[in-house]
Amino acid sequence: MGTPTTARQRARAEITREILDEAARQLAQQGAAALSLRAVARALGMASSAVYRYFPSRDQLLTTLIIEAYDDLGEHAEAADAGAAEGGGTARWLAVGRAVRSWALTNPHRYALLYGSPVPGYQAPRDTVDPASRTTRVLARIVVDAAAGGQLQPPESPPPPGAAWAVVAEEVAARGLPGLGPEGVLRALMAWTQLFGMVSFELFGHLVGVVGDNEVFFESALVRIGSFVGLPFA
Amino acid sequence: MGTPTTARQRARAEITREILDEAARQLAQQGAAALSLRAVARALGMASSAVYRYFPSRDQLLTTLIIEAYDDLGEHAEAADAGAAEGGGTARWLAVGRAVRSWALTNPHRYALLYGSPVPGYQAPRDTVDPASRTTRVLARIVVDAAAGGQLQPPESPPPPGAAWAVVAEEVAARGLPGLGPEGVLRALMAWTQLFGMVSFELFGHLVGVVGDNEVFFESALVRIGSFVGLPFA
DNA sequence: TGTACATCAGTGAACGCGCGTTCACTGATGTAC
DNA sequence: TGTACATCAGTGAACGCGCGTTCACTGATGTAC
Repeated sequence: MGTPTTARQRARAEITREILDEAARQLAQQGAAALSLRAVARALGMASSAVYRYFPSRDQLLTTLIIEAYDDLGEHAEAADAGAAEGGGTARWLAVGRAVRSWALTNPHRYALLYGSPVPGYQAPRDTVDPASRTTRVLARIVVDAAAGGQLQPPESPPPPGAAWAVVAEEVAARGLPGLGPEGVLRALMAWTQLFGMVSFELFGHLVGVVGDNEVFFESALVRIGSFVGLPFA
Repeated sequence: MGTPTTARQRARAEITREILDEAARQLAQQGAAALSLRAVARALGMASSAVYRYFPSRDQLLTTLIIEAYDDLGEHAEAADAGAAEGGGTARWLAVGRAVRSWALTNPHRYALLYGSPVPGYQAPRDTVDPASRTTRVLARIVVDAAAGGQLQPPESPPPPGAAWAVVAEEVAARGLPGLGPEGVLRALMAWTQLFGMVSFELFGHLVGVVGDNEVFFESALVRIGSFVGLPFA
């Protein structure tokens, strides 16, 4: 698995890359459903059957594109997080939230591939699970760090979560949100779904005719979600 | 436009219905992308060309299905709202939230058609705008009624929204959320995106491996969103 | 360093499929007198 | 009530398309001796 050495191996790696890049380009322009092996081959000037030397099926190609999209988004989130490290949890939350949105706006079809309706007839294999959680882990770390550092404001407000939730929350906590109580876990999950919910709504056109300025809405909401989770805002 | 009288008109109405029902059935099983005029005609035992007497194109058929799906969801939301009318804003919010989720779980592909990735190559025409907002209007009314009745708790918490938001909020308020301040408008919109965000995440599989019990999560979150908007919880 | 064989990328033709849409036509239903 | 004509639902064949995938083959690259 090391660096390819022979000419054949080098060529193979390069052409695999070219296929993926061209496929990603077409996906970005027309969406996942319209992605076709033949069109990719055509654009690359090769016979459509040649693509089968690199990917055993269209679904495999799609799987690879999904994984790379998750990784790309994950990298953006991680970079934004790292860039805001010294600002503490609040700055990190804002930075990552913005990173997710701006990646989505730049890559609408790829975002839709990840967070829109599942592609019909396509079953995501195991390999996608890990890259898929990459961005989520960044968000989780922000909250966990803030809690560990004692920066998380205890939530005021409403009725404490029921016993049923406490059980669920314990599992979730064990999987990646340690050190928050049941209420903290709940709020962190809500922030997570809300972030992607807003981005999806904007991207899929549901804010059209409702909100006049998506960015102002997003920014204002982002602050409130962060505050809802317990991050301190001036 | 009145009730059909002649045999021809009656037959036409019936067969139009049959086509739509069969199309909805296929959509429910395989998703929108796989919906085919020919398959619908086949299932109905008619020539594929005959469908063109009823719908001028596949896109028109799809548009009608989208409109009917929006209306179906809207009816569910309205019924739930009406059923909880005497419970006040809090009961109404919970009832409508649950209605949206349960409709989505019962009709996953139709939900995906409305709130998932836009269908590639398909442009939603004007006719869909009004039915699309039906459920949203139900939610808006709950908050507006609560505000008008003085039941809405003034939000404690974080920094007041900026001047930029105040401008955006004013437009939104004028369009369907009168009587809430900028902060109230913001929170109502957030509740709206959050509700659909949670449902979409559950339906599209993003909670798998994260949350153990979707229903408990949803219920717990729903209470907190309602409370976030200012609805009173015991 | 040179030869013999194995590996593998790439080709081009073909298979079989299903799709949306058009068109000329038939026969039943509706309408005007 | 009866006839002549217009309307319209439904048919079946066809057009043209693009797709995923397979297969036998060619020729270049890599490997073992």
